[in-house]
Amino acid sequence: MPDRNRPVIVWFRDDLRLADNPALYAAAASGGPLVCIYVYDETAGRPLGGAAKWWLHGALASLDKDLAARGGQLLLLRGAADKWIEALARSIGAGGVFWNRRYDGDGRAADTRVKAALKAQNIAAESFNGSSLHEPWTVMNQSGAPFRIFTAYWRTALAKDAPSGPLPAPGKLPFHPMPPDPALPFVSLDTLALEPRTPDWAGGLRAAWQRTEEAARSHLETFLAQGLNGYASARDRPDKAGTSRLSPYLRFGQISVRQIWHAVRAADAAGKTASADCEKFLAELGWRDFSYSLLFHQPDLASRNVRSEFDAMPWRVDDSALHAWQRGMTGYPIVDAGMRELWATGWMHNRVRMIVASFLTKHLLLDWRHGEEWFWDTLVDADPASNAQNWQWVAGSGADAAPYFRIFNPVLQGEKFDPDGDYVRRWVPELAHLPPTVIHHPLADPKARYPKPIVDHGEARSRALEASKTLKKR
DNA sequence: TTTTGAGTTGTTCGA
DNA sequence: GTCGAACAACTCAAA
Repeated sequence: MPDRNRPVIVWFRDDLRLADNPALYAAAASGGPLVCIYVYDETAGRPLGGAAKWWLHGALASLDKDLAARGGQLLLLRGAADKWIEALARSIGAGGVFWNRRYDGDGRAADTRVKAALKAQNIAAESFNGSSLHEPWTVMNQSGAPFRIFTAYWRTALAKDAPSGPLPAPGKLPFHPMPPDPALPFVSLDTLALEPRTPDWAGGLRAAWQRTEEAARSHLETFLAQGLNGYASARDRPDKAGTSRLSPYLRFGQISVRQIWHAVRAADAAGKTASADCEKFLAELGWRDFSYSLLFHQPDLASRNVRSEFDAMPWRVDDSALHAWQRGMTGYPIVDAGMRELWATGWMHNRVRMIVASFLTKHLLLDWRHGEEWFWDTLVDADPASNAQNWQWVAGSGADAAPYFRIFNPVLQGEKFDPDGDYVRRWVPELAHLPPTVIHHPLADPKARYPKPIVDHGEARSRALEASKTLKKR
């Protein structure tokens, strides 16, 4: 434990919250005056996508405001974390640096370098679990290897001790007065230029989201009160508000998975919600942890097939088809509605994510990495583990993946999960005049100013099945 | 040790 | 219209 009189640095990363923040909590408990920082590091790792940068701006502004209410501030540094964390710590004579762990390869490598640099200066570095239910290395099968099947993984995780209860947000905090040090690359939030200017494409995102910790809590409260009951089936309806919409808050840590876990458990115990709904939602949190476990054990999850036989998949190269998919001009209404929702709001309903991903990888036979990259750039919740894992899952190349013959029929999916066509009507206004009986079959109306399907479903399905059959079995 | 059964999210075909 | 089978291969744990 560091010297109580020396300042303690809290290094915020994907944990931009005050409540249930183990690193912040421990730093506050250490008694030293706090220095809260965020390092915007473009020198290492995969650059954030456009939508994620937009979200990050709001999340940083919100955290700064919340710290200011307690008499402090969030300092921003721009540059290589391993260089400037140590430089800052030396500059202020810090007794320690506290942070919550991350699980992507680049992040872990950076943290290792920072830890080494601090150790060389005899400065304590303490890390905590702030973003998973269980650490990825603690949920293993009986032979000590990581799980490759979700159900077995989750059964084992559930049998472990429940994640500890969420920590309270600290009240008034002692902050270290920060004299400006010209040797350090402090920047203002606006200087980082995380939000788009010319052109400003973020209008739809602003209309859809509040990027604050308070909004995260409010989303959770609303979901517990209105969404959790009936979740198991309502979650599949993109025309309804049946999902929690917590994903971007979780991505940037404005709410913690443990806060959600305990809130849902409490709702279950109160008996007002069917246990099946609670279990189903908790399993979604389980998939998030499972994805982190997969990423931890395979850091190149976003670029390398988990099932290596997919390296031989005869993906097509077709830029115009890819472009049509990206812009929501495939001629399949449910696919186009999803892609346009994504473009407009930075988010897409989960059921529709599966449909558009299946369409890209099976109907268009385009490499899942194209989809992963597009989502990385356009999703406000773009997460290094979940995004990669879910794309591989749909493509069939991933852990516990969908079988090759599971090819969504976009018309049937539309009719089943958007039965009145309201979702399509909202995002594909060209089709808004069509009645529910035909809205998922746009060909039925020759007057619609809307593209013809870029592939025939039956032919595309056969092509995808043939392509899968060429793969050598391991 | 070996065997067996089950495993997030489907679709199509033919009886 | 309804219903069951077929569509792989592999992982994991229980028997």
